[in-house]
Amino acid sequence: MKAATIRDVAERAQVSVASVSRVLTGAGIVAEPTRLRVMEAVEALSYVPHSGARSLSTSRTDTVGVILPDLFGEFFSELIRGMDVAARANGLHLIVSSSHDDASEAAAAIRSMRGRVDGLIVLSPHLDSANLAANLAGRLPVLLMNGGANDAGRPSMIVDNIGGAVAAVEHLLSLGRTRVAHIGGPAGNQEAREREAGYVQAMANAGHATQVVAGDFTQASGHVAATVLMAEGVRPDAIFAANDMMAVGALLALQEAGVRCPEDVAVVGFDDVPIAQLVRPALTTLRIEIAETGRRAMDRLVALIASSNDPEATPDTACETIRPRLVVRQSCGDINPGTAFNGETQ
Amino acid sequence: MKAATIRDVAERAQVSVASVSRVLTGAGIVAEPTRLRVMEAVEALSYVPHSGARSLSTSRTDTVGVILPDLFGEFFSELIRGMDVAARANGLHLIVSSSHDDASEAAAAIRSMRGRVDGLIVLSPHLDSANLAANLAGRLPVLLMNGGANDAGRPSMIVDNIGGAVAAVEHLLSLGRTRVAHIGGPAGNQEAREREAGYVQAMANAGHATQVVAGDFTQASGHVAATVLMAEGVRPDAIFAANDMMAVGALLALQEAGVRCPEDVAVVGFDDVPIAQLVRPALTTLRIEIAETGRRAMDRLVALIASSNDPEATPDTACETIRPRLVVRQSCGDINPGTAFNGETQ
DNA sequence: CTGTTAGCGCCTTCAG
DNA sequence: CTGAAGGCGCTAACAG
Repeated sequence: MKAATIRDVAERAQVSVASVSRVLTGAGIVAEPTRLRVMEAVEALSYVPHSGARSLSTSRTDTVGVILPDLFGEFFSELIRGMDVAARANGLHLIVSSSHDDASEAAAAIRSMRGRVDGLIVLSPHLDSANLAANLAGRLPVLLMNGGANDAGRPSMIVDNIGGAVAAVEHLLSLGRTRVAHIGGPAGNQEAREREAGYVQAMANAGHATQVVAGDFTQASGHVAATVLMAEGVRPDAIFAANDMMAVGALLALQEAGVRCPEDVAVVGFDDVPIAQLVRPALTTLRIEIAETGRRAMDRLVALIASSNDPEATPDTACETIRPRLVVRQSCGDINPGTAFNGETQ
Repeated sequence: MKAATIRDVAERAQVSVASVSRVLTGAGIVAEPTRLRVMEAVEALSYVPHSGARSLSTSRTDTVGVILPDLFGEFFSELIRGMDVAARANGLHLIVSSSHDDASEAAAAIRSMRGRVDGLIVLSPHLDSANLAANLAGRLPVLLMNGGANDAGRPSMIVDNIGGAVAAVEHLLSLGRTRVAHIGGPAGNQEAREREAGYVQAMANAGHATQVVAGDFTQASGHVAATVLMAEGVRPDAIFAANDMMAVGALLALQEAGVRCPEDVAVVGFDDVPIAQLVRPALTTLRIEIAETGRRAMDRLVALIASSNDPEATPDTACETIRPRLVVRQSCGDINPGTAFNGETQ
């Protein structure tokens, strides 16, 4: 009951394996009658080429890998969805590897991809894994999305976290808020660091004092942080959270504390995950077209792979910057509640 | 600049490829000195076995595939997350293949997995793909999660949709609601069909008339459906949606229509996706431990794979039933708002 | 304990 | 246009 091999097909079709291969790969010319005989045999045996064997001789796998730290939350889900769409559009399989807490684990994951993928997209908040990615993967095309600026000179995509954070704070200040507090992301996370830096910078520019509470990107931590902030002597009149999930947690904490949002405290998040427009008040945030970014990343990887097979291709070493866009919703005092699903310009 | 092969390592370590293989696979006995020499060479060349080649000779890939219709929404994200956890716990890679609109596409996806995976988890709402899964994959271990009862006799997991729907409706009726409307899922979806059947059955039992509006599992469709319902002459006093996303859409529609929830209209969803407890009013729903279900499914697949290699193993042909549990929250008139993140028993 | 040698299933020159 | 043969990188007997 074993799966049929190319030889079985050849035998049944009374041709050589070479001809079968030609028919199946579309390479080389085959006479119509033989082609039909082969197809018939393929059909009858419900033969499917063994991709492992094929990749061994072609040194292509038609598969790309995605290394990411976590599979939690909507951000990564959305990102993967975008990548998946682009991958399938290019006839590629997607293999994901997540939950890499530290650089060495991520490195191991990268290594284990060898022979399994034609290229890699690496999202690793671990600072030096940029090097690891490059070194360990041999000459494998790699697109970096580490959220660090150290990716320069290597194909990569980064989010303008500082610019986004500045925009968030300036918007709050323009609304007349002055005591803007920040809920930060996990220690060691480059993106979180940049968002905080942007916050500090914007507040300093305006001559306001800063107030930061640590979080870890989870909704629970946002809840705790906001609760702490509401217990302060001088209560902030706005909260800028380093990501949406924490902002949502904060929103709920405010509600529980009987603090009105946006009247008493305005809230701004970061990412614009799908849930941001579903909570009430709907969350003002910095939109990253997450799925679109994933799609774009995959497209670039595909291009990288293509050019790695083409000797005379100019190597892509661009570090593309994603600029988040401020989306004002109720949590910031927007009058219009926004419809639930399609009332916004995409 | 090509990646090192086992021969390069053997050469550098002054041993045969067999010894290198032994060291790396851990099989067979190797003298310590040789082992060290090999390790040194591996290190120096930063050698990593080529998984394609390995799988060709071992006929194992250490990879499992997941076929699913869609990557949209929290349900599948959560499910995949659970599977990923279990997969990595078993040292397996995960390859996902989504967006299969019809049975033939799903079948193609399954076929393209040959030689790429050791086993498959198939979630396909297309009725007859159960057969396809079995036929096309050769003797590949497959775990079905088609949401259909036709999976009996084959390793599978299904959700007790009817039981869940009945529980939902009975709860609403016990609250004194009598005009319970239903927002159904997409036509042709087995699970949606069962949930509707459960609704109809429970209403009939209680001697109430039924009222069904079609949806397609998206939030937008729930929004539309609820809007339609609110425009009816005799407005329902409760809505049971076939999944959470539609329930959330309905919640927002009610809000926009100025209808109070739960006072005027109670709402119940299905699935308990993470967002269910974040919306306000928090959504009453039928909880499926989604990630846990994914984990469980993967564990079963792993067992299937193991027993498929063991000639004298009793084949697992169980059809496991997941029984959703009613979780009462605000949208149904629960007094306690529930804390945002950990106030519930998990 | 270690080296030699077949394949695993497929693609791809290279002759015919 | 088609068939024969080598090799992709690795593992697994089988001899030494």
